Amino acid sequence: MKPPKLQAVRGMQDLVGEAAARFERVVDAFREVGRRFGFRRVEVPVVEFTAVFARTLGETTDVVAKEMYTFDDRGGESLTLRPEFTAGICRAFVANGWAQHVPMKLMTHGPLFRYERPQKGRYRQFHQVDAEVIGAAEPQADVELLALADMLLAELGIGGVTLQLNTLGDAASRAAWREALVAHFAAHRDALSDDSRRRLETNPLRILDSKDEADRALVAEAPVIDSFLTSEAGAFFEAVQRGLAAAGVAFVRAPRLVRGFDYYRHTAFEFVTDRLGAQGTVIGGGRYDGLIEAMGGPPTPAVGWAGGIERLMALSAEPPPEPLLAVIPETAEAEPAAARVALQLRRAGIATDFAFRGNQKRRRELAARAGATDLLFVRPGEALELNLVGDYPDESAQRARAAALRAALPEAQLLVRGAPA
RNA sequence: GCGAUCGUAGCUCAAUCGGUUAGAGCACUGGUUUGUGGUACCAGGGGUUGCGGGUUCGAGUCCCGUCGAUCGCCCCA
Repeated sequence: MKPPKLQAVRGMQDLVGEAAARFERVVDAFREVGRRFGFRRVEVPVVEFTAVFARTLGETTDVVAKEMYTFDDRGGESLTLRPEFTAGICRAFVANGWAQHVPMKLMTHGPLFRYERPQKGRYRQFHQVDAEVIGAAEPQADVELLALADMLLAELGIGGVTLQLNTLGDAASRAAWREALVAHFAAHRDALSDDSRRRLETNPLRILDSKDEADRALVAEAPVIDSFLTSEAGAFFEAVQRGLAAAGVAFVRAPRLVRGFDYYRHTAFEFVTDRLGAQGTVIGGGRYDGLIEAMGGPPTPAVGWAGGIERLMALSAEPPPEPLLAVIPETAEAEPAAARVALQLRRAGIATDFAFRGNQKRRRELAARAGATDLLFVRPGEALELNLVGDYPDESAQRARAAALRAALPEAQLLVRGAPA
């Protein structure tokens, strides 16, 4: 029935109306909280040379091994659609010498691509909001970033999400821990699931969040990072936790939390929920102090996180209705006057709906469907009649709205109905 | 890549045990009515039941294949 060519590519979606509005709301809230914290917008390409991701994320991570959208361009260069933000931002940082601007507080959002089977809260083209602090080694940078994420969730009315916090230690701590984990799991190799036996070779830390029953029993006995932390790493983690407490950001210690990419050091965290099926992570991130140096830049400490816009959309509360005024000509003769009034309102900054066609009755229907909170009727040679029909919280809100509209139409005669005088 | 479930109008769905011409709401189009808080009335257009094959007197319904979707595994935002 539908020609196959007109179908969207698997895992990529078209959004209008309610869904598009929710998407926009997440981005708006993100921009707003970012502004409060002094983050600046950064724009980086959607496509990078494949090596940018392959080298920085870790060759054995699943994203690199099997999930990248990689292709050769006409010059034979291997390019990849970005599967995450951090690698591209760091590449830009090194390539452009942004070290001179350090510390940088950067924010961005946009599409990412991962070749996976789509399911709830998970798409091949998905979108993230992303915040990074580059060039700050202080634990307060971690704290501020977490407070930003916490505020974003609050702004969107998202509850039931908990911040799970862990440290992966510095390079020495992490290496020692990893070695101990390999030894522990290798000793119980026979009891491990097939998947985890494979992980033992490729990415042993990932065994820690296996969903397999038998694995979980072994994971419960596995060594914890704490005994391997250097004193510096331990002190840093302490400082982050104290800072969060002082900032009033609630968290739980998750001693077995690890992250998917190889570049994380020290702080690692996820905001998780049980409301998204198998995909519990809404926002995830951590510190990646060695990454920029490893890419060939100057030694530069950094922290960051990314949040899935589709997941935030799914969790966010119903957005409050925006005020919208519909201008409705009573008759065909009133049409030019009504168009003038609509334009005047728009110049004054009032969101105004003005239907392209239809009689008065039809336009009332269209206005209702457009979500109009107010109707303004225009008749030739008579006063404009304003009808406040939306659900206003109280009378003072209605009065304020009426006053704002009167101010937008200073020389017009306005008859207000449906509102207290 | 693997598994489970599901594909009927633009959307959401109905159709008894396999049985006559596949229905309804919303949306759309035309008209009637109406001085005003999404809600009146009449009519109309719109379907090879995802696609291909099979079983049967007869398939939207059963079987096989295929494509797609959803959810899960893996992994992650």
